[in-house]
Amino acid sequence: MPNYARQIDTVFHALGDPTRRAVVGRLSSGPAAVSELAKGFAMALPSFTQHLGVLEKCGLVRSEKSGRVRTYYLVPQPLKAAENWMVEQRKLWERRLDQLDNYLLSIKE
Amino acid sequence: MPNYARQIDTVFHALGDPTRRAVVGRLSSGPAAVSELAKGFAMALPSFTQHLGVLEKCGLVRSEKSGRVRTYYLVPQPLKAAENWMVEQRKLWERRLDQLDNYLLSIKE
DNA sequence: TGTATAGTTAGGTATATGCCTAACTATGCG
DNA sequence: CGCATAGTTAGGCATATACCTAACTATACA
Repeated sequence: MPNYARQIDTVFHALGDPTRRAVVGRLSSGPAAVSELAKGFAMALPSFTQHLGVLEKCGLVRSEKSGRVRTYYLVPQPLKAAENWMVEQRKLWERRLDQLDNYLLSIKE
Repeated sequence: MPNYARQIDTVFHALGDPTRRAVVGRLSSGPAAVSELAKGFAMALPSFTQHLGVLEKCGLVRSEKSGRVRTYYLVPQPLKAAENWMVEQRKLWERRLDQLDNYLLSIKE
């Protein structure tokens, strides 16, 4: 399997969890610190930071630590790559339906 | 968590596996039977059908059995829903960057 | 220097996942 | 009928995941 495909795997896997999808949603509107992100999740902090680790490992986010505050921010490229994969599938599917339509039209004559 | 969000979870989870993503890719260009789909995967059939089960459970595919052949086909709606989620995130992110650009421009004056 | 705050590390548990083999059922067909 | 084919069911195993608590380190700040 090529590398970009492996990245897409890990991205989809990361997004397949409600906590992590919510974090991505939050980061879409701007960077935030760990404790700020953790607010609103009924989860122990170590569990939460594990999710952040998953997101960072797959490249969807990055973080920088300044003092004792670690700030996370979104990296759009992996999200875009996954989106592209989906768009590609849809194109194929739509083309197929067009073909089917044409076929159905042709036998109607 | 609303229901549509739970569906998106399971869809992303399903797509986070290379075998299953390949199956979706295959089905994008038309329906196929189990054994046809299983070709090219170095995996025992029960393991493979388990993947099909995951895809079917999250709504990405459906199947019908005629005689002893079960044929799978793609259901585009869940894929589209997941795609929409991503597009939405990207929009937010892009708007944020626009805001940032405007801000940077404004302080430049 | 002492205390609060932000996050990390270590270690544990329950459940889910991805795979397997063996054995089964159901259909097609000569 | 008898045999091949298509898929299903049962059960097992190793690893990964998602959570936890307790204890730690590092920074801020009075």
